[in-house]
Formats: sequence, structure tokens, C-alpha cells
Amino acid sequence: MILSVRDLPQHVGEEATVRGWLYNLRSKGKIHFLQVRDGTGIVQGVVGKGDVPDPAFAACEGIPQESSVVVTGAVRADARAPGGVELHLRDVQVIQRSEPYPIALQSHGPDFLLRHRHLWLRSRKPWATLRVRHQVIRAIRDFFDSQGFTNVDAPIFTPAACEGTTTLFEVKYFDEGNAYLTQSGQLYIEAAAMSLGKVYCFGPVFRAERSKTRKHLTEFWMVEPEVAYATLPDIMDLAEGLIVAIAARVLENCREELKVLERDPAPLEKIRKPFPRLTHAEAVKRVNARGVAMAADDDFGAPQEEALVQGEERPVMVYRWPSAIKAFYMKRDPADPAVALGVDVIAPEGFGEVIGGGQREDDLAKLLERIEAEKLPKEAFEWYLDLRRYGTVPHGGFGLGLERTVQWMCGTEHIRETVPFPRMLYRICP
RNA sequence: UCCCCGGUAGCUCAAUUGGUAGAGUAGCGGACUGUUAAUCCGUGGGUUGGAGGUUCGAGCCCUCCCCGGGGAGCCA
Repeated sequence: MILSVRDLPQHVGEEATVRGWLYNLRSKGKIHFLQVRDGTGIVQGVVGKGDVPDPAFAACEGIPQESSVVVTGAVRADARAPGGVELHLRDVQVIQRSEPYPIALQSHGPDFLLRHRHLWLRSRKPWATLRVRHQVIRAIRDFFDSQGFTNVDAPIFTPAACEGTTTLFEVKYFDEGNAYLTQSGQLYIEAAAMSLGKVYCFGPVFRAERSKTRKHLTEFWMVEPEVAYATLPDIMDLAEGLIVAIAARVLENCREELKVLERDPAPLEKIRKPFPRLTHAEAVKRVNARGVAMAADDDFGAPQEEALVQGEERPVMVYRWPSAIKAFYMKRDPADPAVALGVDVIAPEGFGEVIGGGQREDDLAKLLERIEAEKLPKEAFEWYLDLRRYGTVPHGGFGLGLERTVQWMCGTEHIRETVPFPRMLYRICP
């Protein structure tokens, strides 16, 4: 019976066939230990001289690492085996003898590993990280789907910028001139929210910023919910609920993966409601009190962010921002136009901003005013302005960066490890 | 775009004051019936990122270039 390594403990005493790759081989003369991985786990196969015909035994000698193998044998419980069970092999088929495998069971530098990303994916930590990533994606979709949201995806090719063109990748688009790779689906799902009420888009976005840090990718995935009739407090509750749901899902389904990643689950267990909520003004006061300079109309730089979350076990929500440093579409407080009804969520443990969002400007006249003040091309936004001409309502949403969230959950040093094939300033291969 | 650090064997690194470039690992050959990154013996492997300069002599010092890493800004 063909079985997954993961399921072997339920089949002790039976015979099983495992199809996978040779993770490591240890030979001790008349006994071979073959560690075989199949995507669900690693199992140790044991074959002693005399257990199988001599040619079969000899065939096990010197099988290179990562050779594709199909092994068959009796499942036995054995405390000496990693994982608690092992296979006493009666048959070993080598599907392909691997050429000498570049990634050894030793340390490698980041440049080497990234150049071999297509092979590095097979290693333990990338394996665990991709599985956590999958669970985070599932948690996000389940969270929204179970609350009556409809998934409406936004286009990747867009005709113009959301917020200026300096950070956009430009591509040729037939006879239409230049198109740009989207940096956010927000404007489009605002339209969809006026149709379906509660919507989210979830897909890749692109930023042509020349960032070179452990928190940035040029291509990353973002989930963006948008809710009709939602106000800033609704959006903050939604963001809080989503993050709590993600952390709970990872803790429930990824214990083994966290262990492989050497990620202490304790900080994730502390991610519970309520999150501390500070207005931008209160946050500035806190940062200054902790000895880091910050003006009332400043955005958070790296040191300010660090001071803000110092000592916090939960994410910190900063809301009511100076309108001057927020995007044109963000709604101003009608009672105080100097304040924008935005919210950022800063993760603890130095993982930084994972969410940015808020309430949108729903008043046509004020939106026009903002577009003119920022000298944005009005024609490009005509369709967007239509949303305010035909049945405008208060509404809002946010964007959550998938990779930063995965990085946080996994405790990963660098964001490039949270995506299968990272795209960065100086790296586009493989 | 700016600041800092690095580039030596396939990989990870060492090389004292400027004085014959070395180890582990991977590879190859051999030994070993419970290995846990197995161990032990033997063995091949180098345009020291590139170009120029200083010097009797440069992996090491100087100049320029290339590549990578970390950080800032920007943001998710």
C-alpha cells in the first residue's frame, strides 16, 4: 500500500510503500539507513545484509542524496528512529540516481541558497515555511468567507497609479501605450464593494521601490478586504479579528513546522484581543517618552516603530493619522480635517507594519479637492469618482501583507524565505 | 538613491607583520550490522571576483569596476 510518511504511525505492523527522495544515507557496512522524504515528512528505512537478496542490498550502497526512490517494507515502531517509526525494507527502487547534490546538509550562504532556490525548497525550513504560508492563506480565506465576504480579484495590469507612478513597474501594452503592474487592488474592490457589500481581493502586487531590507520584496501577496457602510472602528475590529484568526490557525495546524523553524510558539499564543489602540498623537507621545524623537506630523521610521512596540506582546494599532502623510483617498475626520481616518497595525517582535488601511473618502467634492491638491491626473480617476456620484456610502478596508505575516508567524529573519521564488532588487532568478 | 561590510577549492571558512594558499565538508576509492550532520583510512580539487598600480615579493596595501550581504528612506 502506498502511504504518506505522515500516516505511517497509524500503520505499524503493516507493509508500506513510500515514494519520495533520499534525504540522507548512512551506511555502516552490512546495514544501511535510508532517510526518505516524501513531502509530508521524513522516515528512516533500514536494510540489513541478508534481509534482501545481495544485489538489492548492494544497490543501496552509495545512493546519492536527493535521488528519487520508492521503498517498500514493514512499518515498525522504534525509539531509535527519528519520528518514532521506521521501515524495514524489503525493496528499494532507485528511480533516478541523482547527480551530486549542490545543497549539502551543512550551512550555506544566502546568495548560494537563493541561486539554488528551486532545490532549496526541498530543505527542511523552506518546507516548513511554505506549509505555514499555506495555512495562513487558508486562514485568511476562511475568515472572510465565513463572514459573508465575496472574493473579487483586481487586475494586475492597470492604466495608472493609485498613488503616483514612481513605485510602479511599467510594461508595454499593445497599442495602448504603457500599462503598470498593480501596487494595490483597493480602488477596484471599492467598486466591487458597491456591488457585493463585503469583498476582498487576494493576489500579487508589485512595488518598484529600490528597497534593500529584510522586510521588502518587489513582488508580494496582499489581501485587501473592502466593506460598504464600514467606518474606521469597524475596520479596526476586522483587522484585529483577522490577525487573531491567522495566529490561531498556525498554532492549531503547524506545531511541527514551527518546531522545524525553531519558532517559539509562545509569542503567537499571546496574539489575542484586544490589541492596544493608540491614536497617532498618543503614539508620538509614547515614542518621545521613550527617548526617540518624533514630530507630531511624522510617520514612523524604523527606530520610532521599535520604540512604539517595545514591551508589547500584542500588535499595536495606530489610528487617526495626520492627513498630510496619508493617501488622497483616505477620509478626513469631518470634525477635524487635519486627521485622516486611517489605521496601521504594527506587529510585535520587530516584524513591523503588517496592515495599513482605514475609511475611504466618500464625498465627491472632497475627493476632487484632494486629487487636485496632489496634482493627480483626474481623467485616470474618473471611473473611481463615479463611485461617489452613484450611491456613495461610507466604506473602508485595509491591506495585509501575506509575506510579512508569514515572516512574523514563522519568526523568519528575512522575508525572502516566506515566498517560494522571491523577487528582490537584485534578484529575479530562478 | 545613500551609508557600512564582504568576495580564497563545488560548499562553509582559515591563512600572524606583505614572504611556499590550508582545513572541514561534498566528490572519488576502501573499512565497518543501529546510524542520528555516523565514524575511520586514502585521494583528486585553486587565474584568491576582474583590470591596473606600489613592492625584490601581494590573498593581504592603493585606484577603478563587477557581484553579493546588512541597514536607511519608502512601504505591506
